[in-house]
Amino acid sequence: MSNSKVDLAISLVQELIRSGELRPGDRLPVEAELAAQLGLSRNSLREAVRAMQAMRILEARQGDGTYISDLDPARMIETLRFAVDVSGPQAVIWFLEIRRMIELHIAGIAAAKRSEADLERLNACHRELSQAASFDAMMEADTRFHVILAEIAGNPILTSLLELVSGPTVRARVWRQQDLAEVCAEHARVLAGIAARDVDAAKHAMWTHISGVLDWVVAHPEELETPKSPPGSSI
Amino acid sequence: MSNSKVDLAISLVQELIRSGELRPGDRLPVEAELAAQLGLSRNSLREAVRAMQAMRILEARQGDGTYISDLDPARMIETLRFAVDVSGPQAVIWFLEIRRMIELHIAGIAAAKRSEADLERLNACHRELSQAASFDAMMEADTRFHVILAEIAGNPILTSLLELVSGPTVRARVWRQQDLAEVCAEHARVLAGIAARDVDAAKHAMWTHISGVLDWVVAHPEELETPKSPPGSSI
DNA sequence: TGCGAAAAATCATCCGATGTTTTCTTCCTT
DNA sequence: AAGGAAGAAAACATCGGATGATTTTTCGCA
Repeated sequence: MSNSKVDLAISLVQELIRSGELRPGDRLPVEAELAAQLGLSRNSLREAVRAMQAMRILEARQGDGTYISDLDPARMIETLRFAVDVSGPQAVIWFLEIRRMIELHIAGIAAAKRSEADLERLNACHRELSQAASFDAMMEADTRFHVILAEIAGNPILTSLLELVSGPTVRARVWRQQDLAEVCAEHARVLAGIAARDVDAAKHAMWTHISGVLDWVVAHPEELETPKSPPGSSI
Repeated sequence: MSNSKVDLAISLVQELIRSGELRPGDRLPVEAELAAQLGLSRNSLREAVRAMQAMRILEARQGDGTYISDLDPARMIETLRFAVDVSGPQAVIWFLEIRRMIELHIAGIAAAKRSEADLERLNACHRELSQAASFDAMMEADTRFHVILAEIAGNPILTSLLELVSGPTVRARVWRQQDLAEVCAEHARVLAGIAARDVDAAKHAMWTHISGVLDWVVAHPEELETPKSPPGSSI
């Protein structure tokens, strides 16, 4: 890709992991030694290590050493949080479309395989939403309802993806336009479908739920502008 | 999160972008000046910049300057390629489940809104697959068929996600177990559904197509071990 | 044996200097 | 005056060494 020494070092270490020579939890040689092995200075090596830390590939602990992370895909997906947060109005719509697809998929699976304990968790969460006192509490309970559904579906990477596209920034941009009573009613319909193990009903209710948000966003794109700070903020 | 100066600097620059004070294409102050503004050394600032380069947030050009990237979500998603490639067998199954969900969604949309030109592109790609001479050519034509469908659906972020979970490594691990003739026949059924604008038929054919792969993987997880290099490789 | 202090190991940060690439300026030629 | 080439300037890339901070290990002492 690039021919800088730092990028080369990143590629080399990644290849060592890909090939299995370095495995999760393994410790890297100390900075000086690894830099010598890779043929670059400690400063440049540190840049490479720092970049891989940002991507959750490595973990450096002062006084201890630098280790290969557990390479958990779900955790690495979270590094895209910033990308989602700074996306423009058009991308928000695309994210919402993806969210609708995921939620539809999840609702169907949850209706088919939910346990009694799952159902009780959902009910408790639904009660909390209906009694939420603050805006933040509402948003938290709403988010948790959907995360519980995702967990029932049993694909942690999909859960992580859903949390990504349902992130607080995207959600906050939209939520202020919502009516709590209506959101509660829609959740109740989803819940009813899942309680009855009615896959089609759960999916239909979820589709309606997310589409309500999506349709509003499509109709009011100007409300989605990335929030700007007033001039004069400190660096 | 962390209290290191480098991580602080990353958060500060990200916040400047989030707030709109720095926008795509903007140029950052020169290293020395920005380091002074943020209260750290040039080396530490360089680590922060390098980390954001890895995340496709910044672009540094020697002799010119450092700029905010276009912040295209699709490009930033590609930084997860490594995460997908090093995932273990269980994660491959999870990725395939996500791929099936996406492909199902895409097939339905493509059947509904494809143009005549779209159909011709798909037909051409299908012909190439059926005539592919090498393993690489087969894999390329197969991948392109699915990417064309994704592009018809019209959500570039979803296209990028599909390319991520359908990446060459995951695919190569699975493809060697496939029968070209059968893959061709399955593509043909998807194509027929799309040509007829039959949403249900296209989705059903696609579901069968991906499920064949998924079912095989679930039945033979041991074949999915991350490829290991023999001991003795350099470094 | 148990505990605390000293020592070692390791990453974090800083400084200054030099190399490389790109861009801008200037001046010469036509 | 236009064009271009040589030089100067600006900016990132890399390097080596030095110092600080944190964790781990060692070792002596009670």
